[in-house]
Amino acid sequence: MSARQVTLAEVAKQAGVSLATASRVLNGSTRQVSGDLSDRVLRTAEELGYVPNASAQALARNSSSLVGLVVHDITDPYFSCIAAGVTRVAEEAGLVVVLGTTGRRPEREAELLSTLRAHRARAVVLAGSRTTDRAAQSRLAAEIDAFTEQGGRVACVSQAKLGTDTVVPGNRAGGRALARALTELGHKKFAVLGGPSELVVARDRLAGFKAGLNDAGIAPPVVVNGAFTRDGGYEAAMELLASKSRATCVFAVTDVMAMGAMAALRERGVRIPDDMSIAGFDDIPTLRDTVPALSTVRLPLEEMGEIAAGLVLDGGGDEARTVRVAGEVVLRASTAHN
Amino acid sequence: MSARQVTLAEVAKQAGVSLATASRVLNGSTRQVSGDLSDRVLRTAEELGYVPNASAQALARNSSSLVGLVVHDITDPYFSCIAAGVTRVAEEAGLVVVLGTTGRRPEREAELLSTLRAHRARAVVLAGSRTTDRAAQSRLAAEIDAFTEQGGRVACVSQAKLGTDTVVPGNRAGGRALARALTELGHKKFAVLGGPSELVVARDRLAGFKAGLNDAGIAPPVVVNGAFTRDGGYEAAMELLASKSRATCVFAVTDVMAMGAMAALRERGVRIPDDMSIAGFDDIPTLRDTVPALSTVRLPLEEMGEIAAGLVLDGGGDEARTVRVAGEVVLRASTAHN
DNA sequence: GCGTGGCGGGAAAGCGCTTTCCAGCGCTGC
DNA sequence: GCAGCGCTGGAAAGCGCTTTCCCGCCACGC
Repeated sequence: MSARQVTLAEVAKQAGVSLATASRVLNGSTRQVSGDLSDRVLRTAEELGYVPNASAQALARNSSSLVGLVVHDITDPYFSCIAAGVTRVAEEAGLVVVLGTTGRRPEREAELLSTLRAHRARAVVLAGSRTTDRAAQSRLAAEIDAFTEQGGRVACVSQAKLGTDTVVPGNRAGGRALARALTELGHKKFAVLGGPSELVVARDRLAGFKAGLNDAGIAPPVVVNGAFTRDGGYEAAMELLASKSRATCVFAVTDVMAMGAMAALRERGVRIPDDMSIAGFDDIPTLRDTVPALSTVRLPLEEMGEIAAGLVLDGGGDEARTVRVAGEVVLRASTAHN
Repeated sequence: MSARQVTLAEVAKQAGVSLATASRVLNGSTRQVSGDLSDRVLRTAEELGYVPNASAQALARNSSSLVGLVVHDITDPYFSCIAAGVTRVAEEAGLVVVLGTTGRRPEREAELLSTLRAHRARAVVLAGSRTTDRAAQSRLAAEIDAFTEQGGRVACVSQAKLGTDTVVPGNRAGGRALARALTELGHKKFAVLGGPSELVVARDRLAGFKAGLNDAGIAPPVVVNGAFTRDGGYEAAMELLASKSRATCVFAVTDVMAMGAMAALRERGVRIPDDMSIAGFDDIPTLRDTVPALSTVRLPLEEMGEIAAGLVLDGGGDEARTVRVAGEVVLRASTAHN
């Protein structure tokens, strides 16, 4: 086993041409190669089953065909949708995506970036949410600098990081619009299941929601914080229930959290939407089919991944670009008139 | 911008040692290096922000730190769970996972494998399902050979491919056990929402299910085939409904299909489980929280990913190993007595 | 005293490519 | 008729690392 790999040199020799010529034929260069030599090379490469050594190419060209993708948790539909968008674009561009997962540990983000830098990835999209953790942020910023310094591009999804391309969803606007829509249903008392307080995404959505309530002259909501996960939503909802809040409508800052919250409500015999309306944010596909279907703010997640990948792969200018994508309020069966 | 990357040579020079010494210090070799030299190298590496060039290392060592992961669709919870398991193990081993998606096109699998081979990935886990498509299969087999030939290891999830390590779920046994459990609920007439007929996974589950019905002396089910997706399940269910079948219980060979099917049933006013019981297969996490919760055969998906990654990374012998994981029938609210 | 080993350090030969530079050659233009 | 040009092919110099080999040094043992 372990028969050595066919090298360019072997192909060249077999075809009776120089290394340079073989290289030019097999990996499009600006230079022309005459038809018959070219044919011969192509044919022997085929016969020998030649596959170029990507590491060697990367080394010689000083650039690789790797694109990094950093997410917190690939099982979270929010991230897997974005991942699908990113991989689609990357694969179309003939690139290969390397997936890094942080498990929501802020320091992992910087570590992964460093690894990606070691691999001379040509670009990376960071889909993890920004935290307000000072230390982790500055370490990350340093890594981002080092990465771009080295010629790589980085784009962030859902977090405005200085100096990088960004696709930012209308978190604040979405939260606000949702609040308005919900107040129009007649609700007067709201609760919010917020994410960890250091997550900027969570804060923005919450801030927008509060602003929306304020627009409608409604009192600020009760806020219960929980982890950005299904279980976080479950626990936050339990806590809310225990607090004897009089809210008739609850906004979970994430669909995934809403899912956990709904489970908690059901478990406690709270009927949705009869006893309590609930809305989320993201519009992850699986929750469109649940009963009741979840009201939410739709974000074009796959498209966001595509945009991010596009930003990071199209060469781009020196200016950091920002693409805003709007969230669209979708009221479904989980919210009722009050 | 694009300040050149710090190289080992620069570190060595700055620290006043030879390239060899620097290399030995920074990338553990069998050779010893005296304490003070070692310190000096470490310190200057730190100061200069040295990060080894992974491509160069791969080239010099003739082995990379890449692990491939091939799935059909990363947004499908089935695959994203497996992916989570694989990445966890890989990252713990200090490796980097490259994610390839086939979009369910059989030929992409071979293409991706070839790309992975170009990158000299040290291993790859194939989570796509095996088809009976002759051409694609033999092309894939050739790529697998080439890959292992070159020293890489490959493991498959859920498909026994000759000569590779495999983790195979008890598809047949699971289907059979499920059939038994459902007949015990009193159902007599069954329908199956099968996957595309060329998918081996789908066929195995179906075959097991039929065997289970047979065990109980029940007539074979009506089978409607559909795509292995939510929409496939939706359409298959619609077709089933249109066929005026008298089935009181339907088995979707995949949870994801069951999800679509439930949506279809609901849309047609069929109450679950009162009018129709439904069960799936896989036990994807999101469907545990739906109403009604889906009866299914639980597969430890993340664990399967971990096992596959483990098989492929632990060196392993020459023998192809097979790890069987059992499915466990979990009856929930979507199935009722009849 | 000198030969033997063992050990830490460095020089240098690759790893498989890309790309620059040069050589040769057939043309064109004056 | 010849300088000059454009074009194709090849030799060879890297790319940044690992690893083999060799050398000098020291501690021993006889």
